[in-house]
Amino acid sequence: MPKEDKNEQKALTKRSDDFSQWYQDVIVASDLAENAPVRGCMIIKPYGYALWENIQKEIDAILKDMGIENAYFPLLIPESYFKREADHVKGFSPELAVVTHGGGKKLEEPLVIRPTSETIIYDAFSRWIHSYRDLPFVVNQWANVVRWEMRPRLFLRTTEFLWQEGHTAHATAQDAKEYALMILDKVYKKFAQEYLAIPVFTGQKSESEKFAGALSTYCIEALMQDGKSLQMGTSHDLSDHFAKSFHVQYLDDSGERKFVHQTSWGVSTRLIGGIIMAHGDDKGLIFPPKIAPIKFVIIPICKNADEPAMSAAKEIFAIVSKIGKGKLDERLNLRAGEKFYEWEKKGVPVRIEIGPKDLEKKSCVIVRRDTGEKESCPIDAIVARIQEILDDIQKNLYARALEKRDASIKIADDWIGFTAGIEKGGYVFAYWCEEAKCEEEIKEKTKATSRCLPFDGKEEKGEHVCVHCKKPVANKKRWVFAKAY
RNA sequence: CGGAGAUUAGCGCAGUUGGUAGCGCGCUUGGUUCGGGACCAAGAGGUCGUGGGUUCAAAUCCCACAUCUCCGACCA
Repeated sequence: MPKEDKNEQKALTKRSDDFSQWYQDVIVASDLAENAPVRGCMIIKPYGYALWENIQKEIDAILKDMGIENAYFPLLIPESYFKREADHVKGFSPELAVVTHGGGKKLEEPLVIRPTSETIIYDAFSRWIHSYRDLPFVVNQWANVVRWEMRPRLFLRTTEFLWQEGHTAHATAQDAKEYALMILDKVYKKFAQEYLAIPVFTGQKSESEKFAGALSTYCIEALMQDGKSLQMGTSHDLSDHFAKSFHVQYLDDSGERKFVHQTSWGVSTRLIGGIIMAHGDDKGLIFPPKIAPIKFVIIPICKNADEPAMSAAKEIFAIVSKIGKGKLDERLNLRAGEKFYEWEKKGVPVRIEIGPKDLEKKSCVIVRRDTGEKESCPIDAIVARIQEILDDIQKNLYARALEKRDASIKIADDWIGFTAGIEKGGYVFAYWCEEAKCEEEIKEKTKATSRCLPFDGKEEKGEHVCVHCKKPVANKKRWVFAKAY
């Protein structure tokens, strides 16, 4: 068999040929996860879980810095709890998994496997909160949830997924709204941009896109390389909707009994799907250094374990490990080339090669994953240089993603411009009447939906009409539209 | 829930006049290789999705069922 054919077999599907297939190929080839025996469920493999642990660690640190504590609530929730909040039950009923039997007997009341924990947490809040002095009340939990989705996709929409969900109670509507916005900006936007190197729009969801039971939903939205948008996190202003259903009340400083105003907010393993699709290339994953499970890999070029290149590699590994978690690939049964491909697929930001030729010069070869650039670096300068390159990759990935995102933005003032813009992929900014029926029609015609009303949108003077139905709109800001995951 | 496809070794697959299963990758052992996906030799590995039926004989023909995957509508 000719060599080219063999490599062809090992190569990933190209993004330009079939993005969806590329996505699945990358996940399997990089050893992040695989499908489980049960439809829609995934096995997160050690490399994928290490990534999730890093995400978790950083977000958890940000939350803890804000004084937010973790707790854990049960997986099983009495079915009746879901029925207490009308919009909530309506929104979640179709996707609930329900336990009807336990210990060989039919249960008196079926138990819902949590799709989200508002109901059971606020039931606890109703017992825990008594006074305005208890507010704001804030708790976070890291947990798994189950939603019986019709169309699962690894990381993006799995039946069971991992997430954090924060829940708060406040004295006033204003406090709750401010808190929901603060979390979106100071936690989710910050994390997406500074750690994941993914630029996001922050904004408010339309009525039809908001969380079941919320007054308003705020979100971060990011562009994937196929031109679709991914909702990467949400923060909900729940107003007093759940407080009224679950009787979460407090006495204010004048002794008056009042309902609390609440928020809930979450990010999930979907973030991993976002990282893959925002940064990956035809060679595989590219991880931002700040959350990469392995920040650098050292590959000694040698035949036997007792060669100088191996001992030099070990020494370098020891000193570079000060920077963070790395990997020394000591395997002697694989050739260097195969190792290069493997770690590229896995998205390791920096590769260090050390062989006889380098040893003569007291240097080593450094290759960065984002650009593929190779350079020779003196061994005694290596720690500083690797750190510099990691920082630069982090910046470059963000800059690259931002450029793609901004290049995808189209301004549309009429229907022809709108459809042409959506057709090209990416974001279209347009005025919209905000009516559900109009949004449905837009979706039917173009497959695009409103992603959000961005917070940093500019107000434009003059009279504006809806890009689809041409009704006059009161809003002076444009909505962001895109096809979405 | 619609449409399509699949189910045979760990993975990817082949297997029609019906006769009890094979290839590639991977794995194990030995040897030669080793700066971008090496090669040779030997070896291990299978209730052919489930249940029925036809037949002397079924991976193969017939019936039923189950599950999974992909593409759409639904959603973090």
